[in-house]
Amino acid sequence: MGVKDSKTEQLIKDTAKRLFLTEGRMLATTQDIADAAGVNRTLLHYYFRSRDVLFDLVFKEALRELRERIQSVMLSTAPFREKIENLINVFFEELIKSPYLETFIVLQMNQDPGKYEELFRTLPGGEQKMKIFFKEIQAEMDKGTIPEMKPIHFFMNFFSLMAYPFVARPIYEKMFDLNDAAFKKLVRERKKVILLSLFKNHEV
Amino acid sequence: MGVKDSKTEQLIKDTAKRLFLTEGRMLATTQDIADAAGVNRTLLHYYFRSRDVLFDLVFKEALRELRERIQSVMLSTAPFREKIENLINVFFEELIKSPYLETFIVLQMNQDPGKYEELFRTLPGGEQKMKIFFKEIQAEMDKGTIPEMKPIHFFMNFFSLMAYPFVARPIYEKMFDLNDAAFKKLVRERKKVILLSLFKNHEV
DNA sequence: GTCTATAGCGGGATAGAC
DNA sequence: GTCTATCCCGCTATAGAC
Repeated sequence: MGVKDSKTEQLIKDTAKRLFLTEGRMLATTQDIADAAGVNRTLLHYYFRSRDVLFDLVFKEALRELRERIQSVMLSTAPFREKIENLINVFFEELIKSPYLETFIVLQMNQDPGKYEELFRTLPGGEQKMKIFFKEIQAEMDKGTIPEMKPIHFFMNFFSLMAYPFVARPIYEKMFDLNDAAFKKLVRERKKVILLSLFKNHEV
Repeated sequence: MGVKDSKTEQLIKDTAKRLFLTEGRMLATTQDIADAAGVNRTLLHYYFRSRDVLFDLVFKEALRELRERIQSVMLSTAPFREKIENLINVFFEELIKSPYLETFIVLQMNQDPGKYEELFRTLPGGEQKMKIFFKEIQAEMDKGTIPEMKPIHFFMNFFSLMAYPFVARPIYEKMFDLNDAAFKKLVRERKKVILLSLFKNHEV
């Protein structure tokens, strides 16, 4: 493969990524993608064999990146509260880059939960890592900085507070008559709000 | 229309509802629905003209019911904390009946935000009603029972904590190796957890 | 590596017999 | 009101020329 080849291949992949993850056009056809990339539709098949393969590729790549960034923060040695702040920053950063990634994940997993299970199933050694994070959560409860609950509930709370506004974005936009700028402003504010809501010490 | 007619019509609608909302088969074809109902596929067109019409009918009905139940609690005269408890109960009751309703809403709104806007846009007089609820939230902050934030953030927090676990269900099931019973148990526990997380007085 | 042409299928929808 | 037969379209995918 020469330089020119891989350039076209990359162009198609990037375009697909943009349509799927940034613009939320999850049902974009091969023709849509080819048009947006300005190439002949057959090239999509030439490089990726089928729409499914391209689709999975984009999805898995984005998901792997998000997971790795989150995991690396989750397993860092930072103090608990700082770790939570870092997780919020990473999550929001990724979700602002790919506003539809979260919706995309939810959709895919609901459509065919078996297909991507290896992406979520605890990795070798991962279970141990999750336990370490859960132990940290428990330690915070013992210190009294967060309310008493099973660590898994704290975990669910955390991700619910971060992720839901992104998947429910169009609903909130209608409900409260928000434009793009207003929504983004809310999202920025939420970084503090989430901290405020997770910790018992209600000061920021 | 005789009795027999409307019986078939109802059967098709109920089956579609079951596939779409209970089993999460949101991409079920007209053939799938007809097969599941045990009727000829043409009857679906006979009664509902097109798949789209049937689809919208099911979606709008379910959504209207959920919205009405939530609104009636939200605007009741119950004390704030009791009102929140009632909202949690109503929401969970509906979501356990139709586990995919929330995912369905999110998906539809992301797919085509304009199509269903009248279902979310503030109704005539609705804006006023929302303002009343927001005033109640503000009053609670003044009393010091919930942390200080814009009411809209409290609102988002509340619905995030309730709704996200339902849309992310397949993810959590993989991630923590949960079976159906284990997930349902977690959801039941969350009623208390959500209360615990919303209010400053961290006792239940 | 890129194009044109075409095959093939799955799905929605309708006509018309019963 | 219910069925069979058929049409039509959009989309994926591939063969084969350049």
